[in-house]
Parts: sequence; C-alpha cells; structure tokens
Amino acid sequence: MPDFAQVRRTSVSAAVFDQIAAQILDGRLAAGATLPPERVLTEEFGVNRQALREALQRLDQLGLVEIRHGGATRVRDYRRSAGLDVLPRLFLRQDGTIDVDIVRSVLEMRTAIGADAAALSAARMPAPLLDELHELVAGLAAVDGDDVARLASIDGHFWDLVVDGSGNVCYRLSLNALRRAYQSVEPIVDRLMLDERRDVAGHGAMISAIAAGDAAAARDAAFQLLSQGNAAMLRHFHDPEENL
Amino acid sequence: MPDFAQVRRTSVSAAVFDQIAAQILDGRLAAGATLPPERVLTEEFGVNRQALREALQRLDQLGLVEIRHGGATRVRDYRRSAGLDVLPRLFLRQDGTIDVDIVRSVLEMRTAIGADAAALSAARMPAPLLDELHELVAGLAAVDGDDVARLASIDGHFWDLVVDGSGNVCYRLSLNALRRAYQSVEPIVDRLMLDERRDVAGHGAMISAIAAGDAAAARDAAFQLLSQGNAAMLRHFHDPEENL
DNA sequence: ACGCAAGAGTGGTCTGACCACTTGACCAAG
DNA sequence: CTTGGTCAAGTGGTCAGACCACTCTTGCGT
Repeated sequence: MPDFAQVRRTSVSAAVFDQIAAQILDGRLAAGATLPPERVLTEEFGVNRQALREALQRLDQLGLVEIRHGGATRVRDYRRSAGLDVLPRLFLRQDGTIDVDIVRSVLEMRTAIGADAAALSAARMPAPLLDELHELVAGLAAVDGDDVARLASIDGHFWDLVVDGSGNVCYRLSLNALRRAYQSVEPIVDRLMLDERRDVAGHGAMISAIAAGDAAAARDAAFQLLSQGNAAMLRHFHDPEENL
Repeated sequence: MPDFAQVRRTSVSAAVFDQIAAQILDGRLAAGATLPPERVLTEEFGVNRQALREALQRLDQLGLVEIRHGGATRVRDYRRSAGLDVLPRLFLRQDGTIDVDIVRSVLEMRTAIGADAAALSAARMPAPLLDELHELVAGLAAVDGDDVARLASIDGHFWDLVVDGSGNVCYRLSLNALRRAYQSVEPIVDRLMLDERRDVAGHGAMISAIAAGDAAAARDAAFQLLSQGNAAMLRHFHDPEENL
C-alpha cells in the first residue's frame, strides 16, 4: 500500500502570508505594533513587493492587520477584528501542537449552532430535504462500522441538510468555518467522532422530531447526538496537547 | 445644518474587489463559472494587473473564488466555502435594499450565541470582569433614555465582557462578524434596539444569574433580553425590504 | 505657544518582462 | 484502441523599477 503524502505546493506570497499570520496569532507580533515598511519587508523575506503586498492584502481581509495609505501598517487585535476564518490557524499552532481551548470552543459552538439549526428546521425543513435525510439515515445503518471515511461523508451531508433546512445563512457559513478549523487533523477527528457518527438511533430520533415539527425535541436530540463527540474529543485532547 | 455625506475614498483594487464580490453574491456570476483571464479583466476594469490581482487574492481569501496556478480562476459556491465575513455584503445589497432573510439569520445567531455565552460565563466569568459588568449596568441606569450612541456603546461593551467571560474564542470571533453585518445600517439598528439596550432590569437579571453561577437562569435572561430587539427588528424589516 | 508649510516616508499604481503550471491536442509505442 | 509522452498555447505567479497619492513629522514663521 503506497500511502504517500500529498506534495505541498506553496506560492511565495502564501509563504509570506503564513509567516506573518503565525507571528500575529501567537503574539510575537503584538496588537498595535507597526509592521516594517513594505520595501523593508521585501528585503527581509527576499521577495518582490507585489508578492508581499498580496500577502498583506489577505492579512487585511482577514482582520489581522490594518493597512492605511500613507501611514504604517499596524497589527490589529484579532480577537476584536477577525472572524471565524482564523480558526484553523489558532487550532493547529505552527509548532504542530493543538490548542485545547480552541478545541473546546469549536465543540461548544457546533453544539449551540447544531441544536438551534435542528430546532429551526423542525419548523422550516422543506419536504424534499427531509426525504433526503431519511435516505441518509437508512444508508447509515448499512455502512460498515469501521469505514470512517464513509461515515464522515454521510454525517457531513446529514448536517449540511439540517443546516440548509434551517434556512439560516449564518449557520450555513459558520458550519463552513468550523469544519475548516479541524480539517488539518481530520484523521484523528474521524476516529474520535466514530461513535457519534454511527449512532443510527440518535440521527433517527433527530429527524423524527424534525419531521414531526417538534422543535424542542429536535433540539434535545441534536444536543444528545453532538455531546457524544464532544466528550470523546475533550477526553482525548484534555491533557496531552500535542497528540497526533 | 450641513449634513454632508462622508466622502468615500476607495482604492482601485478595492473597487474591483467590490464589483466582483457583488456579482458573485447576487448570483450574476454563478458558482462554477470561470472568470476571464487576469490580462483580460485588466482591460475591462481599466486597471493594472497588480491592482487586479490584489482584488482576486482578497476574493480567494474570502472563499468567493478559487485561484489555481496555470488554470482558470473559478467562482466558488459561497454558501459552501465562505465564512461569516461575507455577511455585510449579503445584508445590504448593492442596490441599497436589505435582505430580510439575512436580518432574521443574524438575529437568530446572535440569540443562540449570546444565550450560550451567558450560560458558559456563569461558570467561567472571572471576578474582575464581573465587577466591570456591575459598573456598566449601574451606568446604564444613569443614561438619558434617548442617548442612542451612549446606549449602543454600553450595551456593546456589556456583551463584549460576557463573551470574553465565556472563554469561548469562537463566540468572540462570531460576535465581531455579526456586528459588522449590520454596521452599514447602524443608525436604524440603534433606534430599533433602543428598548433592549436600555432595559436595566433585563441586563441586571442576567449578570445576577451569572454572578450566582446559575447557567440556566443566565441563558434564560439572555434569551429574554435579546428577544426584545429581535421582535423590534423583524417588525420593522418584515414587509418593506427597502426601509432606510 | 501656535499654525502651517515643506519634506521625508509610507502605501498605491503603473509598466513590461519573464517564470511556473495546467490544459489539451497530437503523436508514438504497446 | 489504449496508454503514455511530447509539445505548444494559455493561465496564473513573480520580478524589476519607476512614479503617484497620502500621512506624518519637523521646523520655520508668526
């Protein structure tokens, strides 16, 4: 079995972006500090000004720096200015360790969003999506219990439909961001989430409540379902921060 | 009385970014479509390639397009790839109208997040922050009931402390994104949120529950408090989408 | 002490060239 | 017919150097 690792193709501007972002997120570049002028950074990184500027533009878009024409580029306080898009870089630090606080935060948020989306979809879920959900759960029961990839796919699709059915765009966008947060450690997550994802009864109870239009029951079922994975994740990441 | 509008000094790359982003978010540029080559876009926009590229890099960072070295730049399905950072542009459409569905989504999410943050902070809130909260509510009672700016400031600070005290980074980052969503219509929001923000009893009940470590009560109090603004906002934006 | 003009320093834009990668057409060997 | 390789055209990526637009500080003049 080959099992090769994917070759990483990194552009110059992306490399610059990564370096600066990492320094801001781990505090080496403090909020309020001014970045050196572009022409100086150009020399330090050994890259062209255009490549450097593309990196800075991305950092600005992310809320990590503030660029002002004529003035200096300053480091912003990402806790006040950034969005969920920085999560992946907070989750997995540059030295390869995992931040437990971020793990907990992500789990709490997915629970709150997931539960509320389930409750909302009890009132709004369109019939076609509901049919798809039933098929998914039926398919879930037929999956080999150890096929982590297939379980991840079905469970992912399951929540996509629930969130879509909730009609809440914010939840839809948040889900994208949260997933990306632990994408870098997908293999571990796939293993830890195994029990939650193959819980046919749990998934079934949830869509039953949604189909019945019982918002409270749907919220409860979602909470129960998600709590399984939360417990498994926290148990694993609690003490050793560097488990990979 | 002058009442002039603020001059918008927009850079070239920002203007290009705005145009493309708007076309993607309102569907004129469909997901999966390929953008013209950079050299062609350069001519159509009448700008330099560097400026154009900076705009494209930002769009990629936002999850609106996918740039591939050697291949064409494609429009992505922002519902699957973007984060909460696109909310401001979904909230206020380019023609100046407001999307009611987005308003509702934002309100639902702020409620879910706010209530959960309150519940979490009941267990985690550090003493210093709690003291600050008490001072804030005391100050709230002393504010002139029509000073919308001051009320907005105090209420904003109030929730900052609650979310900080919850110790959940995701909620902190989400709050940033949600606020930015309706920042463009701040005056209206300030007026509609008036009753919620000057509800001294509601704020007081919430921090009392937090101080007592009663998570369930804190969640309830937060929910009650936030529901006031939700009702006012939905009442106002329900039918006429273009109210300004 | 104050106001303001000038200069230095910063980010913003432009030009034109070349490099690196992807794609598809075409061809040769199996 | 399939497979693999070659090649050329088209795409994004990077580079160089110059100039424009804005901000901030300095120091002069009042």
